[in-house]
Amino acid sequence: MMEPIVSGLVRRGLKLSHLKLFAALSQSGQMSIAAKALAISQPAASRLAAEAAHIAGAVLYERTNRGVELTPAGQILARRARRMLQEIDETERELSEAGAGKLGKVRIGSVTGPSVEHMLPAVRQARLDMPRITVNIEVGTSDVLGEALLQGNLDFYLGRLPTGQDKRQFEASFIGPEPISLIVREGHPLLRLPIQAEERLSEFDWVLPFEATLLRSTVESTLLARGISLPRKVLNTSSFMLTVMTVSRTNAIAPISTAVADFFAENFGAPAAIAKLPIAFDIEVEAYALIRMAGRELTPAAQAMYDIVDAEVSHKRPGF
DNA sequence: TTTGCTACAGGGTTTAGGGG
DNA sequence: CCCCTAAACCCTGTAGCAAA
Repeated sequence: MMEPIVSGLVRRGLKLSHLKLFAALSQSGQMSIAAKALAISQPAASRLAAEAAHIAGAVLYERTNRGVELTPAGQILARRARRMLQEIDETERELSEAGAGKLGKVRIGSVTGPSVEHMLPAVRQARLDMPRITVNIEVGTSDVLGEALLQGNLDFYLGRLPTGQDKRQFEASFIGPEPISLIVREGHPLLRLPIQAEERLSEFDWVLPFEATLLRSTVESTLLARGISLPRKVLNTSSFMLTVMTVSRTNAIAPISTAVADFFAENFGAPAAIAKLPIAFDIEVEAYALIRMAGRELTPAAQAMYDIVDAEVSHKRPGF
C-alpha cells in the first residue's frame, strides 16, 4: 500500500478549480465575474465556492448586496492560491527550459590534457549559456571512461576509444594528437645544457604512468626511435599530483600533456616551480576524440553541452 | 481476451427562486 | 433589480461485470 502523497486539504478534495476561483474572487469580488474568468457559468462558480468552504471547514466568503466578500480565511486561501498558480506557471517555464537543454545534469569525462585545454573553457562557456545546468567532470584513463560510458554513467567523454571493447558501440569524432612535454623543476641541471643533450635524459629519475598505458608506451617508443635509451630509474604512479610534487622536489623528469605543462610553467607571472624541458623532438600521443555511444540519444542538457565542447575543440580538428 | 451493457461519478448548464 | 443559491438535468469517461 502506497503512502498517500497528499494530506489535508488536497486529500479532502481541494482542486485546482477551487484555487482558480478564489484567486479570481479576490480580484473581482463578484461570483459572476469570477465565473467568466474561469470560463464557467455563474452557478458552477457558486458551487465551487461552497465546496471549497466545506473542504476548508471554514467560512470563506459572505454574500453582500453587490457580490461576495472574502472573509480573512478566504483571503488567506486566495493569497496562497495565487502563489500556487504562479508556481504552476513557473513549472511550465522550467519544463520548456529542460526541453531546450537549459536545465539538468550532465556527466562528462575527459583524459587529463584535454580536460585542461578544452573542458575548462567549455564548462566556463556552459556556465554562461546555461547557468542552471549541473556539470560533473570525471577525469580518468580512456579505458575507465569508456567503461563508464558503456554503463551509462557518462553522457560522453573526451579521450580515446577504450581498449578491449567493441569499437562499433562508440561514435568518435576525432580531434587531433595530444602533444606531450617533459617537465622538470625550475633550476634543473638539464635546463643549463643545450637541447641536443638528449643522451643525458636517461641519467635522471623519471616519473611515469604504469606500463600498458598509452602515455607510457608512447613516450618509450618515441625515446627509442630517437636512439635514447630508456630511463633506468622510474617511479611508476597513476597519480598526477604525486607526479607534479616529485618533479618539483627532485631532479626527476615527467611527461605530461603540453596543455598542462604550459599551465604550470606560466604560473601567471609568479615564479614557476616547474619548467618545460626544451627538447629537439616531438612526443605525441595518438589522436583523441569526442566520444559518445552510437545510437544513444543524449538528453537535451547533455546535447547542449556536447555542442559546446564540440565547438570548443573544432579549431583543433584536422583540416581546420 | 475482447466486447457490450449498465451504473455512476464528476463537472458542467439551465432554470427557478430568494434576499438586500 | 442585481446577484447569489438550490435544484434539476446533461454530457462524458470509466469501473464493474456478464457474454462472446
